[in-house]
Amino acid sequence: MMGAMASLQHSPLAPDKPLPGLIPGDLAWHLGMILRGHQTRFAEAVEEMPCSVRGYQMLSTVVHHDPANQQALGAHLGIDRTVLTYLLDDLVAAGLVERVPAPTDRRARKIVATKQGAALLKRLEARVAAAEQALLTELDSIESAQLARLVSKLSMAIHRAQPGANPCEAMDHLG
Amino acid sequence: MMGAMASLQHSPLAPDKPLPGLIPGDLAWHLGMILRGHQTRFAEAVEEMPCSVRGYQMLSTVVHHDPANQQALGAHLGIDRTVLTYLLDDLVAAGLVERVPAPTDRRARKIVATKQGAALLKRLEARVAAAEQALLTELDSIESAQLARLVSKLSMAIHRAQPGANPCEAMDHLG
DNA sequence: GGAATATAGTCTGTAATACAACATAAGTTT
DNA sequence: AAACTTATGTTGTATTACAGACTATATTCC
Repeated sequence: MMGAMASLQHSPLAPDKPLPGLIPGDLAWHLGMILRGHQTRFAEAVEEMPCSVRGYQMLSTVVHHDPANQQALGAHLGIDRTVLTYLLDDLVAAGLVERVPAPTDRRARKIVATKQGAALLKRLEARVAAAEQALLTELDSIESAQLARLVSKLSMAIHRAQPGANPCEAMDHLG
Repeated sequence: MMGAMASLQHSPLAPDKPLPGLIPGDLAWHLGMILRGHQTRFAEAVEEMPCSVRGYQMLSTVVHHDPANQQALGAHLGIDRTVLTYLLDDLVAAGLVERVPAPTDRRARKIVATKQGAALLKRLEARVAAAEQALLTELDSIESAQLARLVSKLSMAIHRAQPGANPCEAMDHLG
């Protein structure tokens, strides 16, 4: 639709550069653009959820990765522990998760989804998946798969390369 | 390096899912991870620059896209106009850009790089390009090119699809 | 031409947010 | 058991985004 008409004046890049040679810094611009577009749709998809996107991500992480404690959860999502405290307060208040004493370590709390939490997550996952598909609309299925593969591979690599600045650091504690 | 050894316990995904089938919401997680890793390296690369990454992006946009006025600049980068005012104040104070009256519209200011600004940008671009390459280290050159292509294509598509929520809206005024 | 309206930029105040610093309880080491 | 570390929670502070008001200039419509 409306593909290569006109002169692509609005392109942030020189129209027909083959792309491996982006202006330095453009990668961040494109990533930011995609992430912003994604966040917009994502937030809309999960508007029922307290704390919006992060609420969804916390609940999803709890259900799918079963982190051993709050710290592992926060580290996975890059959320500071002091921030996590009040984000979780909201989810608890909404009855979506509970803080239960961790069996192996009485200092720690394990976050578990309630029945309602699991149900809400299941319901929202369909909406989120649809939002992600909508975002990728302009890519064909091969491109989407390629992008998913590359993005996954790269994020793993980044995780391994700089564990300090990186939420995945504590992934080893997960599950 | 260290590829498929062990069980990939730290992976946020089921170890051997073929990736097109991510958990709903994982795309955002991976994108966020990449962007965060990028920002870390990026910020380090441009530490000389006032306002850090955004300072660099503003200066880069001014030089490479020559936006007609502040609004176009801010829209391109997704920066609110009231915020842009004081970010630009910093760049002006550092002698990197100037606000000159726009020739066609006396309400507007055109942002132009000073000699020092252009020189600093040139110097930092090498560092930023190196940082981006370092980020992509784990991808081979074909994969990097693929990623750049897909990311560019997708960000353009997003721009076209939702102009409202999107910084590119005002790209038409640029250049 | 001139009133009404729209737009570019700035300034001010407010609300959200992250984070540092401290506090507490429980595990670990020596 | 004394000293140290870790997991979480609490409080205060600084940053940051953004809404709203304001000025100056453009544009539109009569």
